[in-house]
Amino acid sequence: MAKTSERSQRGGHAGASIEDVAKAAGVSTATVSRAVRGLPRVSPATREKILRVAGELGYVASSSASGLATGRTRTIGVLAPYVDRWFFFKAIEGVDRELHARGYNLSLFNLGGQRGARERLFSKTMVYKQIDALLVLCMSLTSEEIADLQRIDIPLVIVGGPVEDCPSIGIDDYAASVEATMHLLNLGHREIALLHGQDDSDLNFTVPRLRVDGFTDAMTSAGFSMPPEWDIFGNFTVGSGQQAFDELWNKPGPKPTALFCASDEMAMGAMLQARRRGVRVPEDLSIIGIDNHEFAEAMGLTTVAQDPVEQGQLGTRMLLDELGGAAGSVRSMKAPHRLIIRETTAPPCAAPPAEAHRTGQNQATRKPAPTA
Amino acid sequence: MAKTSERSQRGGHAGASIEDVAKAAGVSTATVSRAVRGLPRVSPATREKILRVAGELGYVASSSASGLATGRTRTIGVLAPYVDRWFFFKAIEGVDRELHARGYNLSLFNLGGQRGARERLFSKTMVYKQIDALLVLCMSLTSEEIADLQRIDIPLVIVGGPVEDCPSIGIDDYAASVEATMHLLNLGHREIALLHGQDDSDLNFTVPRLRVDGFTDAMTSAGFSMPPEWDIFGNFTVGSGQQAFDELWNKPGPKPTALFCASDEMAMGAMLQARRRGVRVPEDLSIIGIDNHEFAEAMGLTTVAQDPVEQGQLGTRMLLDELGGAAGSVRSMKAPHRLIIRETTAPPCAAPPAEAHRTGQNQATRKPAPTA
DNA sequence: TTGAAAGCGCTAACAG
DNA sequence: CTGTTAGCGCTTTCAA
Repeated sequence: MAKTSERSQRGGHAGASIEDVAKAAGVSTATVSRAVRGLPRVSPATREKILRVAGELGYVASSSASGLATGRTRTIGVLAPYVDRWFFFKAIEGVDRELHARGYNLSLFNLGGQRGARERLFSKTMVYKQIDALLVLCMSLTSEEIADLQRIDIPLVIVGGPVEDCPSIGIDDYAASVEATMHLLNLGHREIALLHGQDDSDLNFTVPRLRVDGFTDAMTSAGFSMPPEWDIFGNFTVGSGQQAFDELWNKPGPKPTALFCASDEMAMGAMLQARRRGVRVPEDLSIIGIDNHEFAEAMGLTTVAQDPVEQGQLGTRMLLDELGGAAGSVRSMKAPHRLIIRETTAPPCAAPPAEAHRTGQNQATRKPAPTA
Repeated sequence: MAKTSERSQRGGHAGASIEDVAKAAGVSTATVSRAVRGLPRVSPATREKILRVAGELGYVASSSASGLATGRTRTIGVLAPYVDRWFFFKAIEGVDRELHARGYNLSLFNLGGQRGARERLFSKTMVYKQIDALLVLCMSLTSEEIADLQRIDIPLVIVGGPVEDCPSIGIDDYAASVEATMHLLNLGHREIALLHGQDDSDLNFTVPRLRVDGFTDAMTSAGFSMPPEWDIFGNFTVGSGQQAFDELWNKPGPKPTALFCASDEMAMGAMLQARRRGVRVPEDLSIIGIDNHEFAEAMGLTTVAQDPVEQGQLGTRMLLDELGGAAGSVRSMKAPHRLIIRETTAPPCAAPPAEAHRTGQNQATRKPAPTA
């Protein structure tokens, strides 16, 4: 193999090595190493000279080499089921911000909604020996996966929801749902439909369930309940929100006066579709979501806000602190949420919604729906 | 330092090494290396045994070690000014898909709109010795940065727009703008306002300019022009689209019958704000965007579509092919775009827009605006 | 404050 | 088909 000096001669293909710098500065590689990393035990004069020479030569340490020597890659992995959905790219933004501020790199593993990719990624290329810590976005891990991680002894944190036996960061989804539902209830709504998400790819992840539970419990506590035909499934996308609205409105029978959506994207989809079909929001139908998506303000959507950027940052900070030696830095934590009342919620109109007539369905009754 | 065997004894903290596998399988590390990488020159029997042992031990090669030995990290870097904007996260999705399909990793460098981060990232931690190739999203590189990259000899491609002296992938933004403008013109619009983007952080990136040029040239060719007060600045976000609409509508003087927006996000912002202020779309104002953002269909927005996922994939494929030895694989290429006519564009109404009265401004005149 | 030297775990000739 | 032997470039004792 080409020796360092030879490589330098023929153009420095791979850039200057530590040895090149050492030679040029007339010191040993050990000293260069200390100097460039800002370690003590280097005289000011020597350090300055080394830094200057290193600069001239455009020296940058090889991450592979130092990774091999130290056992650290200075890279943390982010595992995400999607990257093109609001919560996810926002959280990634937060992670990245924190990471680069501390000189770490971010390695992104996106499942892209594919179930198959998961195992392959997890056990092979991915985790092992490539990253110092792992941050998982809104996914449960199997106990086997957790065991793997523990065996390799790399810090782990979940961002975006609770996972049993794992430290995690996220809002209190149950409480958020309760608040959203109470808002509707306080406005006088009794006939409330539910649009809840169920994600295909995230095996048994609890967030969707928590949001449904919060809704159901709040309704029950208030003495109301929802007819089963008002329980609509979506998958957290705008498109599914649109479909859900159609599904709901095409059904025979009375119409709800309000719609609780487990995410803003679904809420916006429903809202857009309602508008398109001449159902006025909030006069004929109040709509509330959860998240405070970028578009929520522009669309005037009432919602329960959360801040994924902050959650991503917090999770990253914990991981980094843990790596920095502060054992116990990684622990579960609740992120704040808050109700933001905008223009899509209002008291139910005394008059039956115009649309109920237009679609030829029975008009919504104003008494509580029969208990299931 | 702890020897391999010792580490294994005390729990295998860092996982099994190639030597552990070799020992357990009764072969040399060289053979293990060949076997696990699927290289030839290993007998079926040996290979099978090694694979079995490796599996039992949970062996995964250290990326640092093999990176050091081969000079390849099997990681490609993605440099993005933002990660929370449509084009960007979509492109990243595409890059990731292609990368993981080929066993490569994705290292994300997000500038997060910060100008300062740029230099630090680029010259230090980042590029050098960490990645085998670089894919840049919608940013120009300085000639110095390009020179750096060439010196290190790592393949580079820009996705999302043309950059001088760099291979790049993107739609023909100029043509896309012309088509959008022609659509408006063909509908009979003459009084067209322009909402164009100018991004603070992307020094002299050409895409915004191309889109403006396309509009201007199409107008000019058709014999029309736009009064300067209808030329509004935005920054590609929904919020700026809203502001832009207000700015436009609050101005004294006639109102345009159509609005050309350099991106869907701005178009949607303008649309939402128009609706809020009682300006009907498309009756009072036609709106067209560029991109075909996720929400565009749900909102019925007419636009010129492009597919960032595909562009990301294509760029990645080129990079990987180049790394695979196929020199010349990375080259500039135009991605397709197409006009999608939906519900926000229509011929201008004969009657003056209702809003023109409501806001107490002069109603729009129907003759072409005076040439600038 | 500095240097010598021994690895880190893997790959890549080169023999056999 | 398999093993031996050098490194890859950096970090880290341990001495000096």
